[in-house]
Amino acid sequence: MPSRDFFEDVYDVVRLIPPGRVTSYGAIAAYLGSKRGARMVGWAMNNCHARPDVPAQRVVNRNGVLSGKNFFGSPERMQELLEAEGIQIENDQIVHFDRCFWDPAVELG
DNA sequence: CGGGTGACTCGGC
DNA sequence: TGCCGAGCCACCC
Repeated sequence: MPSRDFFEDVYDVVRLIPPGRVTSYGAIAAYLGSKRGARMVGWAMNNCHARPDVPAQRVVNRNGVLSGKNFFGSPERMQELLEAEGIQIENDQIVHFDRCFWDPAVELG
């Protein structure tokens, strides 16, 4: 059930990510039907500044690296937000990423 | 209307 | 084992 905009679809999924969990751009893209649309998801997140209720910190790349940390208020903001949710981060990378991973295709469908 | 862009991903060397 | 190149699609200028 696609929304009016691709962006809103992305935001809807991101908002459903439980605290303490994370997912990847590719996982969201795959859930929305665009297997190779990870870049679009990332770009949608670039506009997340217009959506304060979107926990963008819970979206990382497939390696669990905080690739988008530089787009937050400060480069350390993303890590702080994730650590506040109980996620361990080391060298800009999520520890036990596979354990915290939240796949929308599995959890939602 | 066409081209450039991007917080990605995969496959090949 | 790690880097490089190509594919991908929606949006802005």
